[in-house]
Amino acid sequence: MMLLHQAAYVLETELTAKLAEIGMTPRGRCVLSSAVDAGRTQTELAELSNMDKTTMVVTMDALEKAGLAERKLSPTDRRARIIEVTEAGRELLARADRVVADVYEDVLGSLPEGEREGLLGALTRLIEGRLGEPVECDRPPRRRALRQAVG
Amino acid sequence: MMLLHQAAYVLETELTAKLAEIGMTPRGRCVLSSAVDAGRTQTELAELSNMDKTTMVVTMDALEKAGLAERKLSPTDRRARIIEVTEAGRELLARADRVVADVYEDVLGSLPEGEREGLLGALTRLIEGRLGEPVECDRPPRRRALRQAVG
DNA sequence: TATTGTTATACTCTATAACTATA
DNA sequence: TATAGTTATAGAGTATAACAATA
Repeated sequence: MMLLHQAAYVLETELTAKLAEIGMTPRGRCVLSSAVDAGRTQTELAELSNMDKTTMVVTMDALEKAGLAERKLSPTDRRARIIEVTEAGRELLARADRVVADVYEDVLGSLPEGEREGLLGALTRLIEGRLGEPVECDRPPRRRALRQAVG
Repeated sequence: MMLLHQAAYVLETELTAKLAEIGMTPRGRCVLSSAVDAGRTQTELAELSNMDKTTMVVTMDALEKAGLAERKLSPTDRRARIIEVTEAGRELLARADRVVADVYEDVLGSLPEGEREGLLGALTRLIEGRLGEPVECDRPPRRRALRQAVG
């Protein structure tokens, strides 16, 4: 099962590097995906990505500075900010999605068809079964939440 | 392929939590494994685990404080310290290895035999092929090196 | 001059607590 | 009283730079 770690590690490194080349991060992509055409507030987006609201502030600061998303005042709650993805944000998100899809396709394409299906089948079974839920953890390691991983 | 991340993430969380229950960390286990009966110096161990020598100092401080390993003066180089794993260290390492092996066995055991072999075969092919080498990365993410991952 | 291990320091990333302004 | 977002701050984790002792 060390194999599993190594494969995931190398794949994540490659995806993060390729996203960085076009000026995107896995977290930024995650937030933009949840925000586009959704009319969600910062707090809602933070919950969707399992990040603290203060981490969301930092993330939004970066996205706004990069011109990829904007904070708009909510018409119904003057405390809240609705996050809107800009046209530039949409375009970059589309490019990022293509980058990720291309890598996945390339990786899976390197396997013979039978093995490819076997891999996906086994992983699906694990996710739906034995590895479905993270175990309880008193002091969880300080790392990105799964939802923010490149995917 | 998001499946791959999720499976690795959940598995790593479980292993880290179970190691913590017995007072072990993935990094500590990695260093102890490389050190036991090997007569290696701190720098050699740091290189084997792909960590900075200053990170190794911190790691050894913890292992020594916990009574799991000791710094001995090298008989041939008065600058160097040979790391020796204590009896307590050996015992805890053995327990840790058993914890990890049990989890792996349990996870793989949750798959029907055909899928199990398919999974291992596909992962092996990826590691030896498309996902063999991490891509070059200007500013690599600040995270544990693969070698220190639980395995 | 180069290397081992150490210390001091800085940087990244993330979260907790306290605050402002609303609700 | 509670909530959205912000700021200030703290902590974990890791690395870089400078240093002392030794090669």
